[in-house]
Amino acid sequence: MKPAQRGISVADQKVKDAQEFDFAKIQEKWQTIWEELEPFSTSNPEDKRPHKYVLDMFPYPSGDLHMGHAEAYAFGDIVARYWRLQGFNVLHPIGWDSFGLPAENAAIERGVDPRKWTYDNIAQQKRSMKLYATSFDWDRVLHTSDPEYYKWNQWLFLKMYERGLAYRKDSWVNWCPKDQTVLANEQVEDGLCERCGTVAIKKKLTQWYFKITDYADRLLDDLNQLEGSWPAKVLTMQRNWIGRSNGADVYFRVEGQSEPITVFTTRPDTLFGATFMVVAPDSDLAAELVAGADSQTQEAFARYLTEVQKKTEIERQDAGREKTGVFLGRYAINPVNGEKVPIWSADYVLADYGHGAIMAVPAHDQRDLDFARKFGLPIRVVVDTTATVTGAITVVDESASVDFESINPETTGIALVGEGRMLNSGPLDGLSKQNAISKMIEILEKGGNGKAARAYRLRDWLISRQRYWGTPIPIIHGSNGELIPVPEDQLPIVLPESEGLDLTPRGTSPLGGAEAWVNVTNPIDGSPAKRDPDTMDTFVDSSWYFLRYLDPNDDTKAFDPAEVEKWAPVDQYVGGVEHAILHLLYARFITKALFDMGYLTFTEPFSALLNQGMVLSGGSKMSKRKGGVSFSDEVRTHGVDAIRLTLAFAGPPEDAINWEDVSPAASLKFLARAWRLSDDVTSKPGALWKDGDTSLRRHTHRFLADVPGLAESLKFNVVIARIMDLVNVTRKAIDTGPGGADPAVREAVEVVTMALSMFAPYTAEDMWQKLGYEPTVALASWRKADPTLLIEESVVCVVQVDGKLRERIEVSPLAGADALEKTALELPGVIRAVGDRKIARVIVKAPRLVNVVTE
RNA sequence: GCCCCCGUAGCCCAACCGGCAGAGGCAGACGACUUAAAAUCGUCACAGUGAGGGUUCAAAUCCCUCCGGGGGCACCA
Repeated sequence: MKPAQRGISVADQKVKDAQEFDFAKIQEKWQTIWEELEPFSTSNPEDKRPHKYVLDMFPYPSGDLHMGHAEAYAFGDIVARYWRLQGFNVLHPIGWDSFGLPAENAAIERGVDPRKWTYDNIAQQKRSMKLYATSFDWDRVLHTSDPEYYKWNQWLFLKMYERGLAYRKDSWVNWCPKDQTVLANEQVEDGLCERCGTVAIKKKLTQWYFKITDYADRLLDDLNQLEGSWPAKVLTMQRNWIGRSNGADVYFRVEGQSEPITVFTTRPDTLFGATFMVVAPDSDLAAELVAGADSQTQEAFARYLTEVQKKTEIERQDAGREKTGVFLGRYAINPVNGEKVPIWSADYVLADYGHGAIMAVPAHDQRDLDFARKFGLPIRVVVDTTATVTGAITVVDESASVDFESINPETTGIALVGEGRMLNSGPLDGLSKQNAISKMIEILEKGGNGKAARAYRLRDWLISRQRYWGTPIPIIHGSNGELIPVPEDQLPIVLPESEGLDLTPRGTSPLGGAEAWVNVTNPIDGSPAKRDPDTMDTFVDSSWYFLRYLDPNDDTKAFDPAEVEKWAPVDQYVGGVEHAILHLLYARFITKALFDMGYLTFTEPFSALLNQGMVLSGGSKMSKRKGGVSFSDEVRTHGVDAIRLTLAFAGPPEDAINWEDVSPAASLKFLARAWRLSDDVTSKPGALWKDGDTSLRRHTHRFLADVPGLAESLKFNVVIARIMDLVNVTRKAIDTGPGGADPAVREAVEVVTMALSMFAPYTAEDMWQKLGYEPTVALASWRKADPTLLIEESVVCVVQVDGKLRERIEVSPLAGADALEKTALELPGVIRAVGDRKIARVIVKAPRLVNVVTE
């Protein structure tokens, strides 16, 4: 609190303000009333209103809410309140994504029980949300860390396991040395653990995976359905992440071995230019091949493999780095020309993409060229990129004869990756790239040497975590290593108490140390067995939570088909762009899997998505720590409504907000100004609007007609601008127009109040009451615009000569084109501007514009 | 390196299917009220749309090139 500049006058002022618009008092008053009324409950089965499902991404309960939450929840709440005004029964639930590392780390650092830490934070956030006037249905709250919730996580796991979508494999995984747990591919950003920023390393471990790659095509293709309803950016990111490439698989026989090697290539047209082969050093294939080589080669390979495995993901991904590799002493046979090509192993080939092996075409691939030049391997050009080819075999342009030596990859070091005419390629000679690809696939398929194929960047979703605070995996390991799913009727497998457990990250799950918990009997034969000690990635929890809200208290099933039919999919989803891939991809995947299992009738969970922009202060994310303003401070000084209004008014919702650019004080001032209008309405409810001032009514009804379109296209900033405009016009009508007793003034103020209730619920409730209505304005009905009031009395018609503005005339909105043209041509300004030039034509867009075009 | 989005008053932002560049706000100037100030009410000013070219009767809007900002992908065959 700032010290009073001039003691007495400031104190006086405070008293005066308090009598006028005291937001704190209004907040307190309405919170109590809302608690009693529960206006946002959706549990009445008799409710006949149509449905909407508006969902905010649920928060992780670390500490109190911050400005980022405030922004997202403001937008979700505006949408929910908008649809309620439009007569919909709106499901707008909230819950907590309450499993996860921070709770566990707090436990380790401060000795707090993760449960207590989590649920205390939830209680705090819940209080803040209620103060923040979010219109959530508080009867549907869920916490993913409740056994009542994670029981169904375990159920989901079992369903995935039944369908072969959950499986274990021994593989190289991303490992965070700090958190001492594995990470999914999606959780490694630029080689760093996305949670703590530690450099991730690779470990070979047996882990549980969800087979998301089975859904790669559908996850990619169904994005087309979301075009226009999801941010283009998110669609692009998901497409990139899935990374589908079309090409071919080619089978290479290996000398002295019966099993052929399969390689994936996007350029089967260049097969005649393949002069060596490369396999990933950390692949099984490399190990098999080198096993058949001499001991010197084996030693060299072993040394190389060790070296490669020491590298972090960051080092490996450095594209500029020098190529390394070893010859494996083995040869493969190129199936189209019978040539013997040496097999090398190098770490620029990845074990888990395609088949972990490539055909190297150094003349036409930069990576292969770099490798060939370093190790002296042959380079053969098979595409003449100086020639242009169109159609099947027609060479169109050979005149652009560039001197071949000037572009020879062997000397320039630049691979010829462009289009061109095939050469040195037998049956492909003369063809264009596209035709050569098709032809080669045909040849391969005919000869049984390959087939058209696709490869994906997407990898299966690693879901095991070696941590305590998560959902136990419902699998029992028998003494012979057999995997036994826990019978459904034994769910949930409840997490043991953390007391007495060592939660310190040690690379294996702390649950392994809970003797009484982990040791069980084999449900099949009663022999001693152990529970799987790992817990699930918390993204499993959030991959289906939107279904659990439909009936969060049902302990007989995860979700009810009838409720799903009624509410789902989500009509509007709101959340941060940081989940563009992770959560949104997983939720889409699980939705499709549940669809295939027959539990759902739709394949996309979120029909529309809004990513709110970030709230920045001083160029970085707003946080109290950095000495900036905090959410709770801002709420204290300006009130909830002013903060909500400020966030929504700042600009388009997806744009970032610089706190320095906005003014919560101005928002508060505006709210007081709007609020004062309701004091100046002196007519009673039920006043006959049609007797009111027509000019003001035109404004009001134009507003009623325009706002729904603006709100539905999420242009909240424009909606607020329009409310401000209507407030200004109404103020003028009261002070210098027809006066506060005019029914049109009451009509306008009622409309302002309704519209304002989306953004500033407290202020709007208070206005509604002052207007003589019972609570709550949140359940009021949006009025339909009267079409007769939407027609202006007169409009301004612009008259141009050759595109230049010459005259403006007032005309009837119904004026016809011919009449307008005639009038326009007689205007002095037009006659002057035309002069003695001839009129070529006259363009009329009645009733707004006439353009006289001269020759 | 490749791909996507965005550049409009001093600032944040509007502008429908191409049709008068301005809805709203911040900051500013002036006026009314006041002994004065705050609050309130009112009035006003400010850009030709990042630059250049093209299409069109007409371009902030469509196309091309460049500049500036933001984001995504990048040893994925």
